[in-house]
Amino acid sequence: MQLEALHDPRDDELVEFLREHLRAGQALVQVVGTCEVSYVGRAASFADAGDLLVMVKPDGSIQVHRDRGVKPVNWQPRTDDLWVGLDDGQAVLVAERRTPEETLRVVFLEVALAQALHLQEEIAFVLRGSEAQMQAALAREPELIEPGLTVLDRELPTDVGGIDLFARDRDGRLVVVELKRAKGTQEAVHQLGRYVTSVRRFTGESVRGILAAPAITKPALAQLSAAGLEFALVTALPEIDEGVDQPSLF
Amino acid sequence: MQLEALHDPRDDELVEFLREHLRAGQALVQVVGTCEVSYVGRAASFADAGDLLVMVKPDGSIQVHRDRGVKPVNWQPRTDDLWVGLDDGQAVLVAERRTPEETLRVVFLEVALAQALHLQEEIAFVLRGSEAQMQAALAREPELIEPGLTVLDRELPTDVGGIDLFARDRDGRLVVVELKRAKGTQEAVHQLGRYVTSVRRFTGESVRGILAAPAITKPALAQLSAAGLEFALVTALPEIDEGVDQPSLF
DNA sequence: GGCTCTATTTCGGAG
DNA sequence: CTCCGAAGTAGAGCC
Repeated sequence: MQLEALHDPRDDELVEFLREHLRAGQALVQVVGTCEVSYVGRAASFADAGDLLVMVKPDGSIQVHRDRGVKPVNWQPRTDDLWVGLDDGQAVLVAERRTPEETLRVVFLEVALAQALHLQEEIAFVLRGSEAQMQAALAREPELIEPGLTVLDRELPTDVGGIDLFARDRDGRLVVVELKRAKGTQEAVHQLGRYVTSVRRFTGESVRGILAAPAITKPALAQLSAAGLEFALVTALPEIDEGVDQPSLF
Repeated sequence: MQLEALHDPRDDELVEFLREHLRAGQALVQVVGTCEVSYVGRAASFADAGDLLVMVKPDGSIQVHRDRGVKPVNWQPRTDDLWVGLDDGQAVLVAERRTPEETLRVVFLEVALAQALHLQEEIAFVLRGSEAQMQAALAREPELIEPGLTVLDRELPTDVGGIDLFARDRDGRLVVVELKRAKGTQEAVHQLGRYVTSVRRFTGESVRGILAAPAITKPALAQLSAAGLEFALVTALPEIDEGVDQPSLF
């Protein structure tokens, strides 16, 4: 972990500092001060002079933060070309990107701080409770959806998209299961409806549709019933039962 | 613009620094160093020891950044309870939130820098090219979608969601227009299809459906045609024509 | 508060 | 590369 900082730099000092640390592509660089920011690309935006924090990461991603909100006021997820220089006596940062073609431009009017940080130790990150994990868990234990359910397939492709879980119930009827890691919405019900219709047409069999989620909105539930579909309560973050319900190895 | 910084602080110094600057709720606080981060709430995650930048804004939003990507590796959009203290000799930050119930916990293992910034001047921000603006523009000039179109309504609610633009064509047929500020996808086609079906059932009239977007994916176009729906090319960011086509005042 | 929808969505994965 | 869909989506607007 190294860091270098520059306080109240002159414009030319700032330019030199930025060039040095951005060139290498190793440092996370921040600039804090009064800036003007403009963006042209997928949309266009302009931010008048104001106090901002500009962060440029070693991978070329840029974000411009104001003093509230988790979302930057301006950003660029990736940069193909980074330019720093003096324009009309002001330090300017221009970040360009192809595909999509877009440009972010920051004019530094009065800078209080510029600093370069090196975050070296990469972090190992694990997430639990994604829809993919939920799907794996339910494929392993379809009983959690309904007793007697047998999973035939996961991510089964149809003409209208992939079915999360395709199964057969205790009575031998085909079942389409749509999973949501959060609250089930009308959108999810429509999705499920499309799959059910598609499978019905393809197989000619009678097909059940189940929306499996930890919760469901009221309108979605109404629509679900109206369409003759069903809801199953499943949790995205099941308690980690320390083998309590697991069959013993002996 | 004021700022205060603390280099290589001891754990107790860090705690004091954080308490002082977070308490006031005026400063944007950053901590850079080796941390462990865990989150439990809508999902659960754990990040092993690694170099991170933690940013707490005056509004209580928190984001934990690694050295790549525009998205934080962990975050909290809002915080109802912020706690800083020593746990087992380590400086710890705990951010809790109700609705949804979630907790972000950062353990500071080895801190290189803690700093507090005051971004005072609020920024004035304007964006051009949003879907809302596109909708307003097309409501004003429906000719851009199709000659002879008359807009009846915007954001017209149906049982399956709001119709962006509801109109009548030169032949008196009802038209449902679905807008996308970017490339039209299969999802947009499904959405349009639902609206058309709903309006057809509700009015008993024959109804056209138009997906208006600056582009469309190939599969979406195929699906659109198959469903008897149409595509209209409109731009989210029209060139600013300096009155060239405007009728003169005289 | 619940619900819906947009977003310069970002990000990752599959074809 | 395109296309699709999930996301701890965030955030705004409406009811």
